[in-house]
Amino acid sequence: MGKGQKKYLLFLDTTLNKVDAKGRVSIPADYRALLEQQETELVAFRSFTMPCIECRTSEMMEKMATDIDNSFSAFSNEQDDLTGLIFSDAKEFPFDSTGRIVLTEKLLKHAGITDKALFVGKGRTFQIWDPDTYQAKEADMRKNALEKHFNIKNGEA
Amino acid sequence: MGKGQKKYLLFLDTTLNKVDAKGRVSIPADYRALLEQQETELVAFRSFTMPCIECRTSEMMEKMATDIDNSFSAFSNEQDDLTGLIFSDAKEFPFDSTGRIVLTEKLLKHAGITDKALFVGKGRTFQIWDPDTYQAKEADMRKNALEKHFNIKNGEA
DNA sequence: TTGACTACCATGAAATCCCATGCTATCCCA
DNA sequence: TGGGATAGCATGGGATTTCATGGTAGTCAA
Repeated sequence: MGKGQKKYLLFLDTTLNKVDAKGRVSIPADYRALLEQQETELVAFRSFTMPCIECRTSEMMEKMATDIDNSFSAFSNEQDDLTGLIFSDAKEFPFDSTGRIVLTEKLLKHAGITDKALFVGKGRTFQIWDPDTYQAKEADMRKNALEKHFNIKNGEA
Repeated sequence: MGKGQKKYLLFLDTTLNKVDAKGRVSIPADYRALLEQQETELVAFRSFTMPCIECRTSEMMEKMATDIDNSFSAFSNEQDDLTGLIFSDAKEFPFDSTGRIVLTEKLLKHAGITDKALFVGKGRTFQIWDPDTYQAKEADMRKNALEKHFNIKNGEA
C-alpha cells in the first residue's frame, strides 16, 4: 500500500508513553490519526480477563448496544448483566489539542500502571498495559505457543 | 467533548452524586449533554425487577410502547401488567438550569436512596442506585457473567 | 397567609484547555 | 552520503472553564 491511500481501521505496533502526575498520556499519533479519520471517539474500560485497559471506538460500542438490544428480550437478566458490566464501566476519552487523554484512577489501578503506559495494537482494537506486566504476559504467551507447537514461520508476512 | 456532530446515544460510566434534603440530584454532565442533543426528555420509573430507578429518553418510551404492542396480544394480562407497571409509574423529570432533577419520595424509597445516588450507564438507558445496594448487585452480575462464559461479538474483552 | 415546589444565583473544587519547550525522526541539499 | 534544517510529536505547567452543590427568592395552590 502506498502512502496517501485510504487507511483502514487497524491498530498496529506497540508504543511506550509516559503517564504524568495528572494521569495524562499521549495517544500514539498513528492511533489518533485512525480515530480522527473514522470520526469516532475513544472508549476505554477494564478488561474482564486481564490486567489491562481495553480500548474501542464509540462506533463499536454503539453497534454493541444495538446488538444487545436485538439479542435479548427487554429486561431479561442476561441483558441486565451484560449491559451492567460493559457500559457501566466504559467511558469516553476525548483527547485534547495535543492528543492526550486523562486516564482515571480506576483504570490505572486495574492495569497496575504508574508512570508508563504501553499501547498494544490489536487490529480493530488496542490495549493499554503496564510495560512490566505486559512483558510477563508476552513471555507467557510465547511459552504457551511453543508448548502447543505453533508454527509461526509459515504465517509470517 | 469531541467536535464531531454525529453523536451516539450511549450512557456510559458510573457517577456518584449527592442527594440533598429536597431530593435534588445533579444529572451527570455527559448524560445531560446526550439528552439535550437528542432533544428529548428524561423519563424515570421504578424498576420492577430490581431496587433501582430506571431512566429512559421519551423517545425510548415511545419505542417501548410499540414493542409491547407487538409482543403481546391486546388486552392480555401480560400487556396489562407491563403497561401498568411501566407507564403508569413513569414520569418526566425536567432538569433545572444547573442540571438537577428532583426525585420523588416514591422513587427514592424504592431504590433505598438516602443521600447518595449512583448513576449507572447501560448503553441506551441508565439507572440510579443506592451505592451500597449496587455494589452487591455488581458483584453478583460479575459472578454470573463469568460462570456463563459469555461472548459478545466485537465487544469481547 | 402558609406551605410546598420550582427557578435562579453563588461558590469552591475539579476537570479541561491551551501555550511553551525539548526531543526525535524526517527531509533536503550539498 | 552525511549533516544541518524542519516539521511532527510527546511532555510540563499554568490559565480557564465547567460542574456539582448549597442557598435564596419567587410562584402557585390550598
